[in-house]
Amino acid sequence: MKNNVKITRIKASITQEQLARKIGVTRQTIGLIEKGEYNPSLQLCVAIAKELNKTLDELFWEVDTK
Amino acid sequence: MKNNVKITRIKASITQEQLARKIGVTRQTIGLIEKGEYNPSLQLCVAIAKELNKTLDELFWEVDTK
DNA sequence: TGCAAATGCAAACTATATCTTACATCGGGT
DNA sequence: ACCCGATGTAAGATATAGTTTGCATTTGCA
Repeated sequence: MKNNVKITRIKASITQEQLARKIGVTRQTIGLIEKGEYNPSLQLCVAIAKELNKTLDELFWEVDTK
Repeated sequence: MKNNVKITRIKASITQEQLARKIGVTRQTIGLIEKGEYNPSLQLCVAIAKELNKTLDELFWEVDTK
């Protein structure tokens, strides 16, 4: 479950905690997703994408094959 | 959690059960996702998208605002 | 160098996605 | 009218996403 969340968040100059707050999850959840250590729900993915002004595909689609 | 899975699956002329089998989930799971009655994991979304030759965005992104 | 914010990590807990089994319904074909 | 494949639905069990708390580590900055 590799993804582009970390890179995108850093480019947006916000912290894990700020992102987590806006979305309504914990900092740990964001941390684990960024590390690819788990498999978030679709709702969460959409929430993250909207907050970072990206689409699902940009953050989560075939990140490996880049 | 509205999405385009049902329409896309029907266009592909396969049944819920066939799709479920290929992905490795139950027919019920597909049924509930199509109805928007729950919130699938990212892995599942990706598996469905690949099986239907679509991307995440095509199946799950801002389906409401169409 | 040293402090403080940001991140990593881990255990125990809660919520919910998904499975299993089972039955009901619906529509098309004969 | 009947059969059968496809779908809807529901209850109980299990796996795992996400929380909470707490502490360790890293990194930027005065």
